Amino acid sequence: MDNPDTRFDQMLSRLRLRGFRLTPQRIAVLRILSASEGHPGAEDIYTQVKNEFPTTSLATVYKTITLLKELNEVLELGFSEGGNRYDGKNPFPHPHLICVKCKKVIDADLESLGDLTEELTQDTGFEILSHRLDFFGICPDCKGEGK
Amino acid sequence: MDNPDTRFDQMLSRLRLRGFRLTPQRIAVLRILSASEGHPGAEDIYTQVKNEFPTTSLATVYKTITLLKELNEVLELGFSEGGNRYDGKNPFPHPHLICVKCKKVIDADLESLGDLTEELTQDTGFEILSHRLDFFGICPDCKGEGK
DNA sequence: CTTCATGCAAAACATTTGCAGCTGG
DNA sequence: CCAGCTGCAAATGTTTTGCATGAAG
Repeated sequence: MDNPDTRFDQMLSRLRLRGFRLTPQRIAVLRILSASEGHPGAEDIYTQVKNEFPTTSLATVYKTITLLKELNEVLELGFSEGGNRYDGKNPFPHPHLICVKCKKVIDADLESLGDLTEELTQDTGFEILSHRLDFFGICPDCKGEGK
Repeated sequence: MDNPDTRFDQMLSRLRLRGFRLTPQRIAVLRILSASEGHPGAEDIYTQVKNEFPTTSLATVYKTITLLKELNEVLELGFSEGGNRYDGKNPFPHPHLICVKCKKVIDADLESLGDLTEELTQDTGFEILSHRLDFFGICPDCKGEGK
């Protein structure tokens, strides 16, 4: 409907620039990460890639994700249960709303975080490099259904 | 030096009140969690408990932690790498400063979080139940040493 | 062509679970 | 006494790794 997938092109050209090979499997992972709204997990990505390239292995998905993390082209949301989730559209730290029922992950930008960071730097002497902010709750959809 | 360990007594009596058995191993885990400043991991707790009760198993440590989580007497900080960490002194969600070099975890209260929560509730329709806020950086100690 | 990526299977971890035997209340 | 806890070992789930084969550039 709107303009071409700029984020996908961006990721592609950055890999090419650094001399990484653009294999079909890799490209498929890039496309999924650059396009998906839903913060997919490794298994989700694997399932989708297999639709296009049935021989793809889960290990290759992980290897591609690892590569993209090193290049700062994907944000990893680590969880101790249920596997990690990935954001390829906006690979910089930003707040998330996570539904504890359906496990949906939604972006939620809050400008005021920068202020907190400066405040903490001054109060504690920490050199703050990054952050992670998640809110857990029940999304409108899940509040509607059932109990 | 100061008054008796109120938090430890609190945890003890809450377990007793609900009819859970106070075994030596369990009590040792409670004491460590109620007293430690450093947000220990399961393995750390296990090591410390074994000093007092050498036959203790790691499984028992995990089982005790699981019990305390269910009773909301400990806060679990889940990480995808390096194992989870636990806060028994303040089991309610609060911000942490995490040193990426020495893995130290320091508490960092910020009042303004409540405002953000309300703002998000209104903007998104999410019913927010909990949150997690961590800042990653380099602590003053680690900035001093080496590079 | 040569190097790098893939795919398989096995390894690595943190955590959980099943179960026989022990023990706190 | 006996329900609930412990300790062992095996299972689990996710992510990583080693290595031979295969394909990108």
